[in-house]
Amino acid sequence: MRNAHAHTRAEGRAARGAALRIGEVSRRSGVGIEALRFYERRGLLGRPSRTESNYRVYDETVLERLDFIRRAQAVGFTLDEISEILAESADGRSPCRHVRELARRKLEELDRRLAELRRHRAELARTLADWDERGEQEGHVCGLIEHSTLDAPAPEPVRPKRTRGSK
Amino acid sequence: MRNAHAHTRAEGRAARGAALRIGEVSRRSGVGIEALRFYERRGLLGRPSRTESNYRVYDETVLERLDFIRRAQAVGFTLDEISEILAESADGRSPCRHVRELARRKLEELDRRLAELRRHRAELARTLADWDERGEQEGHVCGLIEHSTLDAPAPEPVRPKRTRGSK
DNA sequence: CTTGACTCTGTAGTCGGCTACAGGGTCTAC
DNA sequence: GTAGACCCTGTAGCCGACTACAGAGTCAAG
Repeated sequence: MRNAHAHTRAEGRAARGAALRIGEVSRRSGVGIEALRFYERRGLLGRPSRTESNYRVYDETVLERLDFIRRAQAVGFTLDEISEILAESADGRSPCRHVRELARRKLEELDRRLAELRRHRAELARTLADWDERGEQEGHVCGLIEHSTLDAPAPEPVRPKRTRGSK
Repeated sequence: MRNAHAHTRAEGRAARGAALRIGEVSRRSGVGIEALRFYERRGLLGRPSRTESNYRVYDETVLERLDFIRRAQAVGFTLDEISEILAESADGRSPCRHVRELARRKLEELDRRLAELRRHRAELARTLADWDERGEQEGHVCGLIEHSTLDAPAPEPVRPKRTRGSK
């Protein structure tokens, strides 16, 4: 009734009681099965109980937890940070202070990252404009970047530094 | 004379003529030795000539090229894109049209990325503020993300999508 | 003739967040 | 009794841009 072709044996049992198996959790949360197992390994989901045949059995609170994970990711926390937070709160300790601290640092990082991106955007836009003016001659890469206009690219080794984003 | 403790046999030969060896290129460009070899494998530097003992020998134009690479990276091109551009221009073909196209797309991508980051920043800032108001009680992760305030985190699998940046 | 700075090749590891197998077992509807 | 949907474990691969190392050769100065 919920999803047309999702009425195997699964649905009857798990309609809206408690026991969910991994596939259902995946369907309901949008998190892939492999990702769920991966989260478990990473300590983000604890160990779910098992059926006799060793299938994972979740209760519905896992959906909230996954939601939390997604939201936390969306604002830029890494899985490691998230699992730290979750571990702390599972311990009874309030992760407040810690989380707050993390969040503040994240915010700063985000600001730095934003500033950087804005700079890049500006540079790129300028290059393109610049380039619409003069023709297509000159410079073996037609002036894309190579004549000045731009600031010196700093002698540091340009490292990746991934910043997480939803999507 | 240029750098205090950089006056091994190296410097004498390469003071400001032509033949540079990899270590000097690295020092002068700020690009690590391993990175230089890596670029070569990736087709960004062509194959330099060699001494009898098989040492790479560069001439000074490599420094410009490295500069170009860095600038291109800084505005968001990947190494693959850069090597494509370089290959084209080495071929005599002007990579203009292509580069322009790439640049336009990069710009769009950058804009998307910026918008995304701004959203994240806003969310995070809101969460923090929100959270300064009410006390430290409630919600097992003290309300960090889990109660509403924020928009739904979309059911898509949150994928990395790295965007390059200098630093 | 040794020391030590430099170079070479080739392979493997890093980060983060997954995804994709391979090679099984389980369960149930037909 | 069998097809096929589901589940298990464990390992390997992916992206991007490097970095790190092992094990060897080269070269000039003391």
